[in-house]
Amino acid sequence: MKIASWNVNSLKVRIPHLTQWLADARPDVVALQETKLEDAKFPVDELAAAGYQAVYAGQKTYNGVAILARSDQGLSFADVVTDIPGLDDPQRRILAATIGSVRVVDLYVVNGKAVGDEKYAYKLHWLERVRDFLAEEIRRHPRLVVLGDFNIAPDDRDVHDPVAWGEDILCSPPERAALKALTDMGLHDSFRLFEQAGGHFSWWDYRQGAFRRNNGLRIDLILLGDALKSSARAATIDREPRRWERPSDHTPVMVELDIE
DNA sequence: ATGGTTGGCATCCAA
Repeated sequence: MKIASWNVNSLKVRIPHLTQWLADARPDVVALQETKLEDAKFPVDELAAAGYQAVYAGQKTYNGVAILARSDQGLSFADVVTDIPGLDDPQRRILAATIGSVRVVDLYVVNGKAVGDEKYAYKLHWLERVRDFLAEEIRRHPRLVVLGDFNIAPDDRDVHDPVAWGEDILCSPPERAALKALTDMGLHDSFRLFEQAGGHFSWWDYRQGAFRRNNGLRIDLILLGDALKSSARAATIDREPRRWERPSDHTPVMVELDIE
């Protein structure tokens, strides 16, 4: 089973890229972030034509998450959750579904703008609530995959210039501690099961030729619960779509699991 | 220190 994550930065604009990439990579499950679409405008028909069914939780202009599953695998979505229980939040940033034998939680983590900003406080609070939610999810569903745009670079290997970034947004110790609280629950960064070197990134700013110079961050992650860790066969970052014309600023990440 | 690029939507906010 191949499971992928991609922040598409507007699904409306990126549908040609997404359908091309689905045809190339043929993932079984794909978590999307920043769809920026109301549910009524979700491109159900285009994705069905590409061979994928979808669940989605969107809003106008901002945020928005979706999970796709290959139609020909006989997979269906069960126990869909679009909100953290008890958290009244209009921002569409979380979507969970059971697909086959795997529980999938798609996250579009708050960016936070800058350390000390009110959005930063919201980010840390949101991550606390996500941690509590995931503690319950992993208890109910040991075969748990938590993936998405985490807007946190786990450590300095995941930052092109750690001195310049320092303890700024996406790299600050409280953000990294919030991510570590998730990995400490037995949610393993799949990429680091296979690669220890730095310099592998999933996001590059649109400005200043950042992609060409590989000035990026690795902030798109696929975390695997203990019960799935030994099933992992590969974890990859596909830089190809970032080279295409009018790309998302993020590129897809994928894990291959040795399960049906 | 500042600004640069993109998307959505309306000429500003978010990333």
